[in-house]
Order: sequence, then structure tokens, then C-alpha cells
Amino acid sequence: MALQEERYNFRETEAKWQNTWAEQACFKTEANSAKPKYYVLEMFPYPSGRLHMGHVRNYTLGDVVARYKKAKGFNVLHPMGWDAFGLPAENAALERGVHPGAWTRQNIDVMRDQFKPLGLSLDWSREIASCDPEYYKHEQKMFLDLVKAGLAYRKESWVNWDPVEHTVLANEQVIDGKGWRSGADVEQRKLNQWFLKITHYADDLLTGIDTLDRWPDKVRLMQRNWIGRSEGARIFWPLVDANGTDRAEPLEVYTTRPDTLFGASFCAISAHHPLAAELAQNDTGLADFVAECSRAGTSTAAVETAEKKGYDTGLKARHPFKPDWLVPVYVANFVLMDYGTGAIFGCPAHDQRDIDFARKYDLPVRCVVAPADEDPDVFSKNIESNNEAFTGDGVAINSEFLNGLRVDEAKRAAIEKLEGLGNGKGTVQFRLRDWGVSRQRYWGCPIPMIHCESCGPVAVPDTDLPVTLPEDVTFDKPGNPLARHPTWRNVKCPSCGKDGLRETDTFDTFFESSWYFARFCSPHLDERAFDKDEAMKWLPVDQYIGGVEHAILHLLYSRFFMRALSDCGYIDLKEPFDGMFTQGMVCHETYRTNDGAWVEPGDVRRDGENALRVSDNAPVNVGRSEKMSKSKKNTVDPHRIIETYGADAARLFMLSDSPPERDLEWTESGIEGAWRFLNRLWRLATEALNIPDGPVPDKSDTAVLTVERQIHRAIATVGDDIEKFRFNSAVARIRELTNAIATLDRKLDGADAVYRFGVLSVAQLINPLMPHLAEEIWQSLGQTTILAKAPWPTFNPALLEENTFTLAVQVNGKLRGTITMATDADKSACEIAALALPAVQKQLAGQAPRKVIVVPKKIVNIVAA
RNA sequence: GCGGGUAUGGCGGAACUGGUAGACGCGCCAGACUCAAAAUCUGGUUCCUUCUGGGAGUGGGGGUUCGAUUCCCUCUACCCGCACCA
Repeated sequence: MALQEERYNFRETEAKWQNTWAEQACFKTEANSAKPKYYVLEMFPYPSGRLHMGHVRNYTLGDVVARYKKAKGFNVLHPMGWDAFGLPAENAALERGVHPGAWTRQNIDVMRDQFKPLGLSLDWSREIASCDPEYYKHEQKMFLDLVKAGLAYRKESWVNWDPVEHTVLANEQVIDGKGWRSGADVEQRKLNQWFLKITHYADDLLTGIDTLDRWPDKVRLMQRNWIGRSEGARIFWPLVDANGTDRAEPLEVYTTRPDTLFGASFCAISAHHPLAAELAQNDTGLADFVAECSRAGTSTAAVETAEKKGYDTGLKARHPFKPDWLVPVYVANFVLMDYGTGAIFGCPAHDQRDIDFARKYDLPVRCVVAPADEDPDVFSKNIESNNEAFTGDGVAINSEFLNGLRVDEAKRAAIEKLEGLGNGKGTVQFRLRDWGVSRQRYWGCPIPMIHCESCGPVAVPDTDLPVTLPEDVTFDKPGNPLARHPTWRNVKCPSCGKDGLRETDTFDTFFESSWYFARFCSPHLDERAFDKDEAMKWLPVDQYIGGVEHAILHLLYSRFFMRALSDCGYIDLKEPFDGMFTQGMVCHETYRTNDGAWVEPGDVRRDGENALRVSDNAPVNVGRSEKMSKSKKNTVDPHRIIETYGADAARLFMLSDSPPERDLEWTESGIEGAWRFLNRLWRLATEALNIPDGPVPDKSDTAVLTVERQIHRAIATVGDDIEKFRFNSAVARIRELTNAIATLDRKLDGADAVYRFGVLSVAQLINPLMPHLAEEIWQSLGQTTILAKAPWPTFNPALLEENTFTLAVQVNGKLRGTITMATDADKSACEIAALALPAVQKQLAGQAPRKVIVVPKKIVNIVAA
């Protein structure tokens, strides 16, 4: 038996149990089970080629939950798959000449092999890869159903164009004016694109957030802000030409401040506004200005330093309340086309951008709101002569029928008036925009559409699905290989039979991840995306785990998809993820030489206070701990760690060092400490080998009974800690328990039986955390069941009750001593015992206490005079 | 600019609903075993101190309370998200 070895042989043991679990199909989800269901899911990985520490942390956290819930009697679904479409595959093709598909499938094989030694309780029979036609064909059908339902549409629009990746990006993928992967400055281009109508569900997605009480507040807040609901009004401003004639179409403007209408001094439209395009046809100055606006960057620096600029169109707008009051109409660089109506009215006194603009073009500034407790004349003079807008709350002034109303009242009154006049309407506006899903890339799901000159875009008939990617493509130049394929595009129009052209764009990869959790419920179903009954049985996911970087993108798209698919009859569910947990990053110290070169952790030697590069003894500067990344060379390879210390040690360190939601700093001493604890447990178990199996006696020595009580308390608290994701605390409790068991005096009455019971209990408690060692100890002590299939241990509530407690005694809030008291001691007994303490008498110095506070079973506080 | 979060020993972190601050671990110190080292075991480890005792202490300042890491106000530092959203 392996336990005879001096040190724990993780190599043999871990492989042995992984094989046993696989042979006995321990983690296969039960098909027909009376047990309650529990769906544990970690965000499925992109097959980049190798596992990194972030993966190990993510899947370890999920595995603890899955194993624990299984032991608690749930029928657990814990599947794994691959988010297999994406740009790195094409980049690899470009750099190395391999086919993206071959590269991806090879990576999947490598990573699957790397996953297995971690000992995760996954049901591999449900494995899926999103790049398989068996997967994405359903997605094509889904898209066509969305089109039919009016939830997907094609439109020409200004889009974010990544000049490095030669593709369009969603708003969610533009970070700080740059492409989220390439980091290149994003340009604005006008293209025909497919959009999913996520805005249709804006309100529902917003109110649904309130029901997600097992999500982190941070994520809920981020989604709320992203959806960005605001209340305001749409207002029509009749337009007058430069020569004084009224135009047929008024200008529609959106505002959240209709209460400031009497402070208006101009209107402004976006450079992309249709009116701007129309006017530019006869105004080269304006045409130049519009072109200049399209070129401008949208990065932080560009936006912050960009001067407010405008171009006077010569048009005038009539004030909605006073038709004789005309204000100039500008095209302005700071007005966004895709928010509201692409047009605004400017009220300089109460909007900082407007006052900047007004000062530059010498437009009037008129204060129409003042704080209730200030003199309106003094206040408005001050505002009107300075360059700072007042955006606070107050009371309307200089505003005719609105005068004297508070801002909120004035908003309502102004909207009421506008609606009465028929030139405005109270509306709700969202920041959220429709999701553009077209990507000009090869390695994605083809959009199943055919373009016909006479019929327009026509859906690929169901019988012709899936539209698969052609294998014979070239990556010798940038751009989309599908668009330059010699034959793939050419196809007859399904509607009229004339020559048509295939859509060459593919879906954004977030399309695949928006429904994969439903596919896992019936992963091999051929005729449909998923079985509705199975999906309704398993969904929502009870516990979803992933990085906070998907707080908006993936989590919002998935919530939208469930709503859209419900409306298309696929399912009947709004929220796909009942519980969400966002784990912290895995970090490591960073090292640089004096000339700034990054140094790998393995190439650094610590010499007291100093650090040196091993290869040449060059001094190394130790930097702060940062997220592991290849560019900073501060990564640690999980494979090497598992080879050296085993999966259980890696899992233990991941779980014990920091709470899971916080960043974890990887250290060599930390993993060594974990390894030491494994060996400690192992020795603890070895000591129990020669204790015969037998019941714990009813009566044993007090010291033995204390340990027995500790075992029961640990069972109670560890389970509770795991439920609450406090894995670091759970490990601390287990360590405390092993310390108690290890120091138990075996000569005492009943000690042996309690020792053995303790070791078996520890094996059960560490099972979700260190499953291989747990099985090994369990089996070594003669247990014939497999721990992976065994129920969670139970505790005796009677043994949680102590018959004594420690009473803390304070004088004026300062601790002066502690007394051991019987649990049933009453208040006066506690008070008498506390006052009898010499330390208390010394503090009182003969004076009677002014007051004594007794908190049962906790504390006595004596207030001295 | 707007919104949110965090702050506890040398380090990671505990402390349930206001009730013994520093559990558990890392590191360090001393001792045992050893020719020696590793491993292991035992003890110590918030700081100051005139040390059988006393004092201070949870980022700074203030408040509520018999009692505050915990509640309130305020300031500071750092981190995260959004960003010309009218």
C-alpha cells in the first residue's frame, strides 16, 4: 500500500484515482434521477494552446462546488467544452501557415490532456466545441429564426473598424477607443452589418437585474450602467432656411433637461446626422468639417483634449415654446449620432459642454435654474459671467410658466406643455445599442444569408444548412479569405434562382458563448440546438464561475439570448445564470533588469534583500505583483507545478491563500507550504492505520471529548464555508482540526477511536478540495466506497454544544481577564465572578462600580466610577 | 469628470447580527534530531515599555455607544468600471 512510503507519492496516487473515477464514470450526470439537480459551470475556455494558472483557479473553484454538491445529494451537471472560434487561430494561420481549424483542434487535444491531471469532476461525455458544424449549424438556424422574429436585421451604419484585425468591433469590444485585442486606434466606417436587437429587451434586461440576487453587486451595477436608462423628452424644433423659408421637416432633439428649455441658445447635430449629409452636398465647408469629424479618434486622450468645434449650417430652429425665438443650428463634433436622436439643444448655463461651445462661438448664456437658498439675480449673474455650468438641483428662474418649480417638477411641467402643443413627448432613452454581429473574418460561424441583386438578402433554406466553412483558403494577405475564395461565394438565389453571392461575414464569437450552456443539457442532439425539456430541467445554471472581464459582454449577451430564444419558442426562460461568481486574477511579482528587460521568475535568485538574474548575476528590480502575462514574463506554468507538487497541492494553494473573489499572488513558498500540509495529512493518516475499526465510545476522557466535539464543529463549519465560497476559511478550519487531532494524547481513554474518526472525517472534508489524497486516505483506512460517490459527513448537533464558555471581563471596555464559566451560569453569577477577579479589584481601587453590563455567554463590562 | 470598491502584524488573510483584534498559513527567531544539510518536531513572533506589570493599536481625524475592524461624518491613498450618453 502506498501509505508505507515516507513521503506522499502524489504521482502514482493521483493517476490511480483519476483512472478509477473515469472507469467508474463517477462524474457522469445521471439521466433519470430523483435527486434535485445542480448545474455548475465555469466559463468554457478558448483553446489557446496551453493551460494557464487562471484556468487552474477557475476550474478548481468550480470543482469544489461540483464535488461538494454531489456529496450533498444533488444530481450534478458539470460539463466542459471549447469556445473554439476566434482570432488567434487566424493569426496562427497567418504566422505559421497552419489551417485555423487544424491549429484549434490540436490545441483542444493538448489542453484536454492538460485538464485531466487536475482531477476535475467533469462529465466529459458532454464535451462540445463551438467550431464543429454540429454545433454552429444550430446557431445558423437560430439566427434565421431571429430574423423572422424581427430580432435580427441588416442595416448600413457607422461601425467601429479595427485597422489591424481588419474587422468590425462591437461597442463592448472597444476599450478606451482601441480594439480590445489589437489595441489599435479604432476608426469609424460605414458598412452594411447584421445586428441583433438587444435594445428590444433594454427595459427587461434592466429590471431583470433586480432578480439576480446571487450575482456580485459590482457586475449588476456595471450592467445597469451599460444599459444606461435615462428619462427625458424628444422635442421637435421647426427649422427655417437661411433665406427665411420654413422647412417641411422639424429637427428632433433628445434631452434629459426639458426644464432648461428657456436657457437654450443653439441646436447642434452630429456630423453623421442625415441633415448634415444633405446640407453638405451644397456646402463644401460643411463637407470638409464632416470628414474631419469622422477621422477624429475616440480614445481617452483624443476626447479629453478635443476642442468643442462646430460648423454653422445657416439654418435656424424655432423655440418650441416661442416660435418667434430663433436659435442657430450647428453641426458639432461632440454630438453622437447613435445616442438619442443625434441632435441636441444647447443650454450653456446648465451643461459644461454647451458652455464650452457657447464661449467659443460667442453664443448667449442664460441661467434658468438657481439653488433654492441663493439670490437668483446674484447667482445667475455669476453663472452667466463665468465658464462653469451649474448642473445641480434648484428652482426654475427666467422661465415664464416654469418659474418657481423645482427641477423635477419643471421637467414634468415642460413635458406636459410640449405634449399639449404637439411638439414634444416624454420618453425613456437607453445607452444600450443593438449588437452588431458581423465580422469580416474566416474563423467564425458563417452567416447563413445569400445576397441577390433582385431579392436582396435571402435566408439560406433550412435544407441547405449548415453553411460550412471551406477548407481551401489562403491567409497570405490580410482581410477575409472567404471574400476572395474563387467559388465558395457563388450560389443561386434560393428565391428567384438567379446568380447570388453568399454573405462572407461570420458571427462575432460571442454568438457561440451566448447559448452553449443550453447545448450542454443535450449536447449530442442533432436535429435541434437543444432539447427544450432538458434545458428547462437544468437551466438556469445554479453556479456560474468566471472572470469579471465578462461582466458586460458575455453575461449581457447571454441574458439577451435567453429572452430572444424564449420569444422564438426554443425555451421559456429569461435568466440563464442564477448564481454568478467572479473570481480574482492570478498574479505574480514582476522582475526587470536595470535596462528594463523583463525576467522570468525561474531566472531570478533572491540573495537577502537583493535579487539577481541567475544566468548572468545582473541585478533585478522586484516590481509589484501583477496579473500573470506573457509580456511581463511573470507566468508560472501549471504543468510544471503539477509535475513537481501534484494537482492537490496546486488546488490547495489556489484555495487557501486568498478569498476566491480577490487576486491571488502566486509564490513558490506558498505552493511549498501546501505541499507540506499534504504530507502532514498523510502522516496523520499513517498513524491511524493500525487502529482497528470501531465505534467512538460514549464516555471518554475530557480531552478526547474536546477533540471529538471539534470534529463535529469542523464538519458543520466547513460545509457552511464551502456554501458561502469561503474556501480559505474552510482550509483554516481543517488545519485547526488536524492540529487538534495530531496533538491528541493517544494514551487517553477513547483516544484511538476518536483519532481514527477524526482522520476519516478529515478525508471527507478535504474531498472537494484535495480529492486524490482524500480518496487515498479513505481507502487506506479500509473504506470500500469511493469518496467521490459518498455523501457529505453529518455532525451531531448535541456535540456542538459546549458545557463551559470563556467569559471575557472588561473594565471600562478594556480586557482585564477571562473566566471559564458553566454554560448555564446566569447573569448574576457572571457578575459576581467578574467582580471577584483580582485584576478587576485593582482597577476599581475600592470604589463601587457605576454600572455592570453582562452579555450572556460573552462578556462582562464593568464601568468604573 | 461620473459611478463603485478597498485599506487589519514583515506578508496572505480571520473576526458570525456592535462584545476577548490578529484564527489559519507564509516568513522569521530559538531549541530538538543530525557529522552536516534537507525533512520533521517543540516553543516564540502586532508595536512600545521602567516587563510577576503597564500602555498603544484595524489608513488619518471626529462622532454615536458601557463597548467600534464592524455604525455615522470627514479627509487621504490605492484599485476597478464607464466616459463628449445631452
